[in-house]
Amino acid sequence: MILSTKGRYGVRAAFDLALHYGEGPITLKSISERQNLSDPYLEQLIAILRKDGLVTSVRGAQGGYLLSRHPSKISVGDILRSLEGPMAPAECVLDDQDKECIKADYCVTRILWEKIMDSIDKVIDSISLQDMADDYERIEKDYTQEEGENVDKKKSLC
Amino acid sequence: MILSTKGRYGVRAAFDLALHYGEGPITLKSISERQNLSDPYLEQLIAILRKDGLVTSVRGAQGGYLLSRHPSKISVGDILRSLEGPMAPAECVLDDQDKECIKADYCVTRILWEKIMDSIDKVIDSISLQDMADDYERIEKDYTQEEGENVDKKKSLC
DNA sequence: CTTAATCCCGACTGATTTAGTAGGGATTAC
DNA sequence: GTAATCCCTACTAAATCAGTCGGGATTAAG
Repeated sequence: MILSTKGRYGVRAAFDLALHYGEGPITLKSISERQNLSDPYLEQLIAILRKDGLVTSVRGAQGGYLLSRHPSKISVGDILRSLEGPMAPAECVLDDQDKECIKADYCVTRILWEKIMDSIDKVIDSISLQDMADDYERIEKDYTQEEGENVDKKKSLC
Repeated sequence: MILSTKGRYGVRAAFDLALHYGEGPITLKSISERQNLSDPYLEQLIAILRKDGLVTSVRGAQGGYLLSRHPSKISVGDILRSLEGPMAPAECVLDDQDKECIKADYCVTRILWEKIMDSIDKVIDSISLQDMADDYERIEKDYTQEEGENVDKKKSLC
């Protein structure tokens, strides 16, 4: 049940934008460098976020991307659902008449999928990009300073 | 983020076994008929559950499958993790040194994935097959009696 | 002892999704 | 005018999904 890179990279990109919120347009290239992502690929992901109104773009030289709202008003859930679709474990819990289960609202399995979806939504909607940025300021910065260049090559970022 | 059919069908099969717990070996064929699943495919899924010790088999004529423990002692999480692997949104939260994130335990993104995984685990581990069977006895049976043959062909089971 | 009902196992496959790459077009600050 | 950007479409290799297929092993029942 691993999320695809879309959702994972997308969260990292959005988190990066949150860290630089208020600094004007951030270029795709700087995001992909800091986050270690292929930039043509990241471009596609940001395009989705833009279509969903989570990110705004400024074209031309000195252009770049910005979060369209304050980071405290954008949740990780907004980003994940935009890129991955609804966090439904099964199609039957989607708001789509055709995808509805034959047994409709008295289906035990459906109740299960709904409980799972609700619990995922609850967590991801309760965490904003601002929360992540705050956590970063609190814990991550200290470490990165004292860290040398001796990173284990087998390991990657998440 | 839709679960694969493995997990979804597997839960239905396990639920079916829970409903017939105590009735001796249940044949694959009867499960696949009741649950409307292809039986060679279901066979593969049950093989996984068997290898993970959740289901026991009895070979030969009059054989079939049984839950290896009382339905109240098997959670939906046991079934799902057996078939789908750990409910981790990213590899870095797995207990595997090599898959660990470079930034290890001070990575903000990792904390996020962990929170999501924990919340999924909490729900799926809190629901046992017995719980599902009980729900079924309570709500589903009433409906199926009064229901006619007029099912919407576009819809399926979940 | 034969037979039918079962489970058991590995190989194969078409369709879809994933995780990108490639290449060029449009826009704008300088 | 030009360099730095974002914007868009098309392509692709590899992996995964969702099965199918065919035969082998085991055992209860007659």
